[in-house]
Amino acid sequence: MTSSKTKTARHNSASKNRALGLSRDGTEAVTLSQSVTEKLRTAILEGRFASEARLQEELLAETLAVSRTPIRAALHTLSNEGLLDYIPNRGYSVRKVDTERLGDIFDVREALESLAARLAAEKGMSDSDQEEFMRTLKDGDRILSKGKLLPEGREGFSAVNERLHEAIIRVASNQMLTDAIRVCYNIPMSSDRNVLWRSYEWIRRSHDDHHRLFEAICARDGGRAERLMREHMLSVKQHMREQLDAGEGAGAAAGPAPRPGR
Amino acid sequence: MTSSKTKTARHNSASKNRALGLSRDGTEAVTLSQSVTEKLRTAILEGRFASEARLQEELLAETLAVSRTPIRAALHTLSNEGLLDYIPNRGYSVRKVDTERLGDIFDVREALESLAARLAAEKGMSDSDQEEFMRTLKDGDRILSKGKLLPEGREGFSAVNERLHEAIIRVASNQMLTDAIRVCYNIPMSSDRNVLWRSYEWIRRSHDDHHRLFEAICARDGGRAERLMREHMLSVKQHMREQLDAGEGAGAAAGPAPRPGR
DNA sequence: TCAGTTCTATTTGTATACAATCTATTCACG
DNA sequence: CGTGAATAGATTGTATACAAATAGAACTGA
Repeated sequence: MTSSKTKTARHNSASKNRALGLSRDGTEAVTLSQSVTEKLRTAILEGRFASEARLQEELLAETLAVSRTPIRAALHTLSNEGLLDYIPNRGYSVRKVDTERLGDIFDVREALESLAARLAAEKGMSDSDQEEFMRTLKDGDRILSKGKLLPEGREGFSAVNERLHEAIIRVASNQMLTDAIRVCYNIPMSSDRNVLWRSYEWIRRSHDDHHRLFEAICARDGGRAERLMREHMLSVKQHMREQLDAGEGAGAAAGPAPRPGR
Repeated sequence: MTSSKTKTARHNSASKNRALGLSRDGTEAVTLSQSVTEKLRTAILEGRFASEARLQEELLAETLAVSRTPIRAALHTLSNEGLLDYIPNRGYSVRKVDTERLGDIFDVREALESLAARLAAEKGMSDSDQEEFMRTLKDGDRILSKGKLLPEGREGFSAVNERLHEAIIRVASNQMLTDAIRVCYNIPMSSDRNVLWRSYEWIRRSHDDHHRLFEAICARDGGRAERLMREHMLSVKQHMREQLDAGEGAGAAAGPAPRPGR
């Protein structure tokens, strides 16, 4: 961060450079607007605003100690990404994610991620990709090896899951696809991060899918990779729906429960 | 436009209300920013800017006789939609669409539109939807009935094609899906509008697909609808690739050929 | 002549001021 | 007492002014 690397020409659309789901990693925001966007994004995804809460520009500006200009830019971006709803002359509000819409999103993820799996298989993994994938798979195995789910295992497995999915998307190397999937991940409860990694049995089966996906991709079997991912996503969708029905409205999110405005 | 309909509460995110591909229809832009966005979008999609041309804020502001503020908002939106590239402190430029990227986009469209077809079949068409679909199908039949392609038929068929695809997406009624597909349509050469509807034989086959898709959807056969649409998209992709290879770089776009900067 | 540096002009990013729109209260009238 | 219009306050949209960064020209020195 300190070493200003003179002229590291950013190759492609800078606003999309950051890793897929990881919005809280050491992101380098060159612009105030970008920095504000990141802050607001994580705040929303962590559920720090109530669903459908209005986001007033001046209030946010005060809170973050900037002018309205970068705030407006950030809100604009986030609404384009699908986190916020916008009505002209009336401002922005946190997009409500009801069960139905969540299902819609999973349908789209199913289509997109299965495409990613197929493309990854067709294009093939580099040695380093393959190595990293195996390492992550083993991380998952280790967490599961106890025969039950330890408390610290949950968060760990969430990270494993995220890294594996991201790896596949990266290998697919299709910018449009990557962008489209990111939009799905940005929806408050759609991210796998928000699955309550609770049931050992389910997680074991899910990780089994990961292993098989890896097999299929290494074998360059696009058809199988695609089918596996479709099945995998359907399983995740169903699992999340069960979790939601069980918890019933309450706090299905991992983070602090949504608190009413402000 | 004159009859200010008092308070027609815009239900959902207003920036996404306009019909899918039709960006030049009687769109009601309530805000200057929105109006500028529409103008710039169509200008770019019509190829009025050279590929990779820089879009300078002040220049555009002068041209459109507005301040930089709505211009910036518009550029922001268009870059989020994928039409422009953005580099902090260096501005926006028209995103280059090479053959490879075009292929990527079609892969995504294949995944998304086949999902749309399946969902449409599963959810079923309303009577009015069905009626309109049939009418549009007949419009296509009429154009093809001459046994060859008349000059005015090309544009007409492009419209028919667009209406049919949009109808399916509408019936699928999945907001996230709609948004994702729209992004694909917004890429300069990816829109079917830019296919040179040239070969009678190909168009006939393509329209045959439309008929079969309609059948499958009416029969509530999601699997068949999905397969048909996948095949259909693959065919479109291949056709466009051939067109592009034949025309080789020159003007594959329907509108006026891209002219250098300014 | 060429590499590197400094300086200037252009362009983008941010802050602020003003205009237009909407929300909610108040008040008049039936 | 309830309905609707007028009005005041708050909030968003647009324009402008200023700050920061970048790109390119001119210059220096080998």
